[in-house]
Amino acid sequence: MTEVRTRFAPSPTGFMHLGGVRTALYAYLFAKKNGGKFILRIEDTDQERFVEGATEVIYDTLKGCGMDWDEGPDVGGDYGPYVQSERKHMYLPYAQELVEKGAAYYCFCTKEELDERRAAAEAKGEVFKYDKHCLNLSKEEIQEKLDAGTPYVIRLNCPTEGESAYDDEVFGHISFPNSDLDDMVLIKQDGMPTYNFANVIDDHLMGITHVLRGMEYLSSTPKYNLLYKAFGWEIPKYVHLTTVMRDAQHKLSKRDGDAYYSDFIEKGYLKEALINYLALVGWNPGDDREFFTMDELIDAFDVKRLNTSPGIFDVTKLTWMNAQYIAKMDFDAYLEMATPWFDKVLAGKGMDYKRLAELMQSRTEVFNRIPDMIRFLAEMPEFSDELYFHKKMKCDAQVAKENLQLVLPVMEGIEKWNEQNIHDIVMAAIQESGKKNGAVLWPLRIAISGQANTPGGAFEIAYLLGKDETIRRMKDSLAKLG
RNA sequence: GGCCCCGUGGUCAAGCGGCCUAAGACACCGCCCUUUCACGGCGGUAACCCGGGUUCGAGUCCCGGCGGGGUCACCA
Repeated sequence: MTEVRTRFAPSPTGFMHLGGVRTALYAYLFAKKNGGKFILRIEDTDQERFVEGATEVIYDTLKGCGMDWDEGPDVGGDYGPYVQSERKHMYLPYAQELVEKGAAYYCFCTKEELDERRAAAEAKGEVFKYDKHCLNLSKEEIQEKLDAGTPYVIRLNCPTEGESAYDDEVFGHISFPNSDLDDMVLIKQDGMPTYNFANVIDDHLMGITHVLRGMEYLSSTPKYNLLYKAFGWEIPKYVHLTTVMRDAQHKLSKRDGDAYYSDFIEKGYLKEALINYLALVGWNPGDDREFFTMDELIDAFDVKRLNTSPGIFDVTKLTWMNAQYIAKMDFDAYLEMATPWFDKVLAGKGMDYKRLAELMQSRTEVFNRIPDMIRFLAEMPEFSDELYFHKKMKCDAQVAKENLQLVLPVMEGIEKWNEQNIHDIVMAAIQESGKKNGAVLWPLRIAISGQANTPGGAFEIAYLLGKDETIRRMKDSLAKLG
């Protein structure tokens, strides 16, 4: 059996679309699962869209996620170059070979003529298809035009009758009427190959055995196969992947600002969580497992379990999964990642970040939500007395006032301001007063945090705030209660 | 519009003719734990697009309709 070789062939646009990351992931998983090679090829033939540093974005994303390629522009390989712009000169001879074989032909129709005819067809509500006009040119006529330097393109001569069919690894048997096939351009007027042509040549030359790509290629695949057949090359296996959607009607798009890998990383999603979640949109292991390391994914991956219906990218579920990953992170790693987010609102406050991180880790869903969660530590928020009301804690503004007056002197008397002391001393005072824990602790927490939900209880918050700030806030809140 | 693909709860998704009075996860709701929230535990609401077949029996097979997506470039 020949070695399995898959490839990921992105255009360097400067951004990695999540759909692309998933395609790369599946291609990587498939290759590794089968002990094969994963190849990276940069398709940068579109010089107009060239973006500085764009290939680095691709490298960084793939590497960051743990998808190491066996062959590629930077690591080399036996089938290079792996950058399409460096392969420019390779394609024309192949197209000429096809012309000699009668599978392709020169076409001298100008773009203007074609546009006109296309417009006319559309006006009549018809689908425009090239009419093979130049196929009928005699050898002499062709040579004459060639000699005269008339601009030309090379087109594939597609059959017009019968049907083309192939078996996709995920969609199964797919057939198309040949009458729908248009004689696609292989070589453009500038001598450069079209994307589709270059793709076939490159894939063959690089020994790609399995082509994993988006399902938008489902209907152009018959033309690809025609090329392989004309050359007498072996047709690779096709694994067409469903589209990742934003909702039932729309693909994930850059316009919505949530289509790129980097968007999520910047917000504070962990790449492991992103990869894990992405793997599950359109694929499942066949059992109830949901959490996978890259190695586990490789082990579990099976093309047979790829879905045929498109999946919606559910940020809510991704967020849940991200929170799970964060909760299981190594504490020091969490502290390091969280620190810049703590700094956004607490820089220079001398806050105990370690303790804060301990309290925050199990509550962090996405890192960018941290500032809003801890802003109250930097500045006392405005709040209404109604916050003191809590039925279960048997508390309201009046009770709050009484109980705050009770604990204020107790807290002022605490010498060593650490959590244990605050806890022990305040609890003892509550015990002595005969009051309910909740009736005292609930208003205490409100009085020093100004909000109903906080990452931690009254003692933790009081400790983080420090004695001076805690007392100051208690007095202010008490004053407000009149 | 032609052609192609797809159609199980709000979302992901199991199901491959009887084990389905349809799993699991997210979300949502309730309860428990708890000085709040979160975590955790327990429970609940919620689906086979519609219509015809085939069959003793259909979510599962076939046909049609409807709905959604894709594709019809000298773009990649």
